[in-house]
Order: sequence, then structure tokens, then C-alpha cells
Amino acid sequence: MHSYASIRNTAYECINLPDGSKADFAVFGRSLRLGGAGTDTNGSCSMATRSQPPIKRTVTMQDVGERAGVSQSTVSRVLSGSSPGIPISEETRQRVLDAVKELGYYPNLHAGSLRGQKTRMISMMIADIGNPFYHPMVRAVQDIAHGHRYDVIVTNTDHMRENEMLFCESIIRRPVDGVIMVPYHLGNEDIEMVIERSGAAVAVLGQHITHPLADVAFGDDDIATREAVTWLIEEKGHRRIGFIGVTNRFSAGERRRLAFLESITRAQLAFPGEYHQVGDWSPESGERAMRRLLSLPEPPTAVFVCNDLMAIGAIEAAVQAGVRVPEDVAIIGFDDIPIASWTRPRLSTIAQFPAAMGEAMARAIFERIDGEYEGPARRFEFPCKFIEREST
Amino acid sequence: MHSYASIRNTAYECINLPDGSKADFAVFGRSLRLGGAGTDTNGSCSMATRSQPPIKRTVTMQDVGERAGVSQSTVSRVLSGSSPGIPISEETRQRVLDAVKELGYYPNLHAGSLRGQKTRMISMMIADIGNPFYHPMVRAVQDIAHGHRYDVIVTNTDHMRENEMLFCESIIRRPVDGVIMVPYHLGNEDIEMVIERSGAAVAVLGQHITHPLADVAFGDDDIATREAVTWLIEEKGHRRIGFIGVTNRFSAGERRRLAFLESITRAQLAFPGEYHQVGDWSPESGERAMRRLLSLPEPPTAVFVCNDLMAIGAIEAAVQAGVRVPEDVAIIGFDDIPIASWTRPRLSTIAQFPAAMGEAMARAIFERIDGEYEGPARRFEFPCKFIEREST
DNA sequence: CGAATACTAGCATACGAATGCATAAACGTC
DNA sequence: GACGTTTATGCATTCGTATGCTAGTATTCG
Repeated sequence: MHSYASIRNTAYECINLPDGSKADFAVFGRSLRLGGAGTDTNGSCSMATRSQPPIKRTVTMQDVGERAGVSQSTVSRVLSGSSPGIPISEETRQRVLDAVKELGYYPNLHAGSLRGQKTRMISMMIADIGNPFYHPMVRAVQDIAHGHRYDVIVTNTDHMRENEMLFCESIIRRPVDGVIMVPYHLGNEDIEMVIERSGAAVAVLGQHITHPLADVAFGDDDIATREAVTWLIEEKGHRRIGFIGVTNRFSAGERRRLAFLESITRAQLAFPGEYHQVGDWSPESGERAMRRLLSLPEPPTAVFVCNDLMAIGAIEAAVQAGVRVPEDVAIIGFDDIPIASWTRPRLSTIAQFPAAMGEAMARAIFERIDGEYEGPARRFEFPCKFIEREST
Repeated sequence: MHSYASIRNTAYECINLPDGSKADFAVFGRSLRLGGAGTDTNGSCSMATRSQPPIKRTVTMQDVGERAGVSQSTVSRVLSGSSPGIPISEETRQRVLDAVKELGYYPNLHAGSLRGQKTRMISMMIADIGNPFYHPMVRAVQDIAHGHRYDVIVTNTDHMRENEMLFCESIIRRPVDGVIMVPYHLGNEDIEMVIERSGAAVAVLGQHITHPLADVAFGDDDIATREAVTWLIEEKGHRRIGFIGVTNRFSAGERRRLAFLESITRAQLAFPGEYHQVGDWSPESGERAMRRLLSLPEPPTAVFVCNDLMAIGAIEAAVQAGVRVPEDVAIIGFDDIPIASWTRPRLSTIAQFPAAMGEAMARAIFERIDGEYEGPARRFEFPCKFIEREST
């Protein structure tokens, strides 16, 4: 009934070109309907002795072989480019290729995964898809993976340790070729376990990871933080600066807090405890934190916020409280997510480059997967960049 | 050396509880280091005849069986809750469970996938992770999937037909239990093929899909569009209304265009061709489209934009052109992504409920996967809701 | 006391593809 | 014409798990 026109016409008829190049694609099923052809030479289902109706939905190499009058192993060799030592006659190769087309054969990736070949999957762990910071990163990883004909499993942790550990377990249960993660709690031991048990190539966003085999990407957010805070003090003349951060001894938030404190101390400014507020990266938490700061008897005249989402919440809180930004209070964010340039006032922030980070991590693991690199862990550092807009 | 403390302490020791409930988790490896225990009863690698060093990274049921002094099949039955007819003595069960713990055994999901059991994966196709509209949807799907202990493969199509077809092919090559997609080009035939070849449960966001087995979710965006446009005309008194849409005969954009035209026509307003501008869903394209509208000799006093991202671009274009929103031109968007309430002016828009849609689709496929529902396709309609803010 | 009936647990096989090894045919050489 | 060599293909096994079938041991019944 259906013609499957759109799929059928795809331009992927490139299983194993005569010139020796190979591809893992087999398309152009002349008739993708299965089990109904009728006039095949020996097209009846080979499982006919079963009590179940002979409906077989998957086309296997066995089927292709029967159709072409060769064995399954020959089909495998034709399709996989036959290891150089083992020649295949041109006639056989052609018969197999024809049968592949006629039956609409596709290789079953699950089989290869089980045999310990490539799984053609990578797994990616991020904290929250809802945070735009991660989008370009996921994007970059996906694009590179798809270029390698890999699929990507994406998982959120919501910054929770338990979810990060579940992620590791899921990799042991379903080993993949590569893993990219943004851990907030996991340490080198956990990564060691993932590598040892799954054999995957691992890349991590996180300065604190020093596993000898895990490639690492990170931003120099401490430097950028010091520069920005110093700028607030020296250029803008702020003396009372608040800080909205997060709780986690590993995270970038903590690194930024230390860098912030360093700048404050160096300038010999006071930093009362109430000036340090804690959120959870979300706009709502930023809004709450800002409200607390604004309700202080002597509120800060500038606030350094650990990410843009919380900074946006902070702006919102200020607007609602009738406090002008930046006249009454300056706000500075971190990440430079797209929204940052659409708020009013537009948000001053420190740009990171998640797309570049994602790309670096993806390239790193594919170099390992493809055997192009086998050495020790590499560390990719990405400079951050302060962007002055209207909120400071 | 390493203790793997964090993983080891996870609270997932719940393989197959005595009460009959079962879980597919096996954790608490007392010693997750492999091949080094030394004093195992028969812990030496069973593959010792190989020339390769006896480093075996994966712990299999065979290993567990040897440790517990039972066969692999018995281990399987203990762990999988043993089909009711086949009882297992409590002592054996306990020995197996102990061995599982001691060896840190995890089931290998690839094996089950090959055997044609559940793959414990679902695949999700969206147009663009960069568009916040999809986040709550992906989120909802992931959360429900993880609740079922499923992983989610996420793929972008960038609205391109070719990528949508590649997605279908990838599902044939690596069958999954469930598929959720947001197609812009695929039709019923393509979905038929996916279902037939992969056997997956399929749910689709898209009113135009009427496949007898594919559950469908969609919003009543045409109704919402008519209401909003009529409101612009009747309540706000606009007579010259522009439209920024997209090109695609299937997409929601086209449906909204038709609904828009209907309202215009019913009000007997003129709609010159230049008032219809086309973008590609992105803010930049919205900005360009708006610039074209504003440069007309008689620009519209209100513009209906097919999604929020383009509407934000439109606001940007207006601001840059010195045109006041909403005094000089009213702008109305579609989707109600979070950013919409952070722009200035805050964007009036038509809310959709992507989280609810994602949840509906995920529940639908899991009902089919779990065999709780086997009937014909269901259609889940979600009302849209106009939200008046400051841009109109 | 022998036989029927629980209980248990192991053996063998299948899933789909890759690959080492064996084999068959064709050809050339002495 | 026997043998070595090349060329082309098939057989059998492997990956880790689930499961139908078989076999053995206790327990109970006639």
C-alpha cells in the first residue's frame, strides 16, 4: 500500500564502494514490506516450523545471504569491506549488494554492541537541559557525533549526586564508546570506575578532574571573575559588593567564590556574611537571593552572580523592588547565554564558550575511539571574556 | 587503590526482592576491581587459554554463577524474577545475590537488546535543542523514561527533511522500544515504516499524523491564533497586521498562517503580500523579517509572529529602528518560552504546554511498551492560552 | 515400598554479526 | 598427472542473556 517514497529515495546507497571505501549504510529497499513478496526464489520465512506466524520484521544477513545464494559470512565480508586478505569475487559482491537493496537490509547495531565492537553511541551527562548554557555544548557534541554516525544519549542530573551516580551505573549496564560529562559531585574515583568497567573514552567538563585518562575541558573562570570584580571596584568605584553563588565544594561556583573573595580582600573591602547569598542556579533562586540582599540595612551597590539565570532573577527582583539597575545596584552574571542580551537592561556578564568546550570534548573522545590518540589526559583551557552591557 | 566510595554506597541493592517485586539493578560491588581479588574460589579468568592477558573487564552471569556454584541460567532466573513456574531455593538465591554483590555484577543491556527483549532505550527527535520550547518536552520525556529506567537518545533535525529521514534509518539500525518525534516533513508512510521495521511504540507531536498506531499530541494553535488575531482587531483596533511565519506545508507555522488569514478575512481587512514575511524560527530571522516589515511604506501596526524566538528578534529590530513597542507596533509571539517574560517589553504570546505534551507522549509509549495499552492511536489535544503582557 | 509429584537446577539454543579456520575449486608448475 | 598455490566461500564460534526442555533429588501418596 504505502510506497515509502521519501525514505526510499534517500541518497545513501553506499555500502561498500568498489574503490574500497566503506560505509555502514544500506538503503534503497526496493520493497521494504517484509514477508509478503511471494515470488522470491526462497523468500519464505526460514522459521516456518515455529508455531508463531512467520512474520519476521528484521532483515538479517542470513536473509540477504539466502537471497543472494551465499552464506551469512560472505554477506558480512562484502558489507564490512572484507579484511584485505580475503577476496570476494565481483560477481558475488554484486549479487549480495543487489539482495541488500531488494530486501532493504540494515545492519543491526545491537549485535555489534554485544560482540564488543563499536556501539556507535556516546552518552552525555549534563546538569539541566533547561539551562541554555548547555545547549551549544550538547549541540556541538551531537553534531560531531552524528558526523561520525553516532547517536547520543543525553541525561540530566539536576546537580544531584544520586543522579550522577545513576548515570555511571547506566554506563556500566550499557557500555558506550564515549562519555562526556559535566559532574558536580563525581570525582576521579568514579571516573576511574566508569573507564575501567566500560572501557569508554571519557571527557569531562571540570577543572578538578585529574584522572590520567579523562580528557578535560574548563574555562578560566577564576581569572575572569577576578578581572570583573576588580573592574567593578577600580573602574566603577563599588565598595559594597554582594555575591550570589551556590553550594558545592567542587563546582565552578565555588571556584568563582574564592576568586571573588580574593579580589575583595586584595582591595581591602569588607565582605559581611550577609553579602554572600546562595542559590541553585535557577532564576527563581536568584530572585530570592537578590531580595534578601536588597532587604539588608545597607544593601550592596553591586552584585556578582554566579550564572546568568540567577542574574536574570536578580534583575527581576530589583525591578519588582523598584530598585534601578544599574543606577542603584549593578548586576553582573556569568555564561553569556543568549537571553543575557535580550533582557532590559541587557545583562553584563562573563562569556564562556560552551560550543567550543563541547567540540573539544567530542573531538577528544572520538580521537580516542578512532585510535588516533592514546596518550595521557589532555587539558583544554578556554578563556572567558567579560562583556559589558547595561546592567553595570 | 581507589575505593569507589561514592558509587559503592548507593542505595540500590534491589535486584529481586524476596516479596517477588523485581528490579534490574545490581550494585554494591564489595570490590569493584576486577581480576585482582586473588583468593576467589575459582575466580581466575575462564578464558585463560587465550593468548591475551586474562584481563576481563566485564562481569557476566557466568562469573556470578561460578562464584555462587550454580549455572548461568540459574543466575539469570534469580535476577530476572524467575518465571513463576520455576522455583529457586532460598539458599541458592541468596548465594547468587551475594556473588552479585561481591563481583559488582551489572546486567549487560546490549545482550537483552540483541535477544529482542526490551532495549531500555527510547529515541527522541526534535527540531532544535537551542529552542527553549523543546526543553520542557525533552525534560518531561527524560524524567518519565528515567523513572522506567530507560535512557533517551536525543536528536536534532534542524527542521531538515534529510535529517528526519536519517533519524528513521537510525532507528531501523538500532531498534528501540519507543520513539517520540516532532516531524516537520515526515508523513504517515515514514512512520509506518519505522513501526513496521523496528516494532517501536511511536508518539508524535503533530496534528497531521494519522497513522493507526502512532499516538499523537498537538495543540489547538489554530483556535488560539484566531482568538488572538481577533483580539488584536476587535479589542485593540488594529487594521494593518503583519505576519511572520515559516515555509513548510506540514508545520504548525502553516496552520497558524491559515488561521491568521481566516481571521483577517473574516474582519474584511486587507492583507497585502508584503505583510507576509518568512523566517526560519530563529531570532535572527525574526529580526530580518521585522526589518522588512518596518521598511514598508505603510508598515503594519501589529505583527503576529509564529514563535517567540522570532518575536524576540522582531522586538530587537523595532528597538534598533527606534520604533516603540507596543505604541508604534504591537508584537505577539507563540510558545511562551521563559524568555518571553524577561524581555522588555515583556512579550505577549500564546502559551503552549510542551511539558504536558512531552509527558503525554512519553506516557503513551510506555503504556504500549509495558503492554498496558494496545489499541488504536490516541490523539491528545492541548489547549493553548493567550497571555497578554506588554508588547501588545 | 514403589510410584507419582513436587521442587530444583543444568543443558542447549537463539538473537545478529564478525572472524579464525577449514575447504573447495581453479590454475600453474614440474 | 601429482602437487603447490591462489582464490573464493562456508563452517563454527563468540559476545551476554533468556528460556524451553531435560534431569535429578526430595517429598508424599497409595
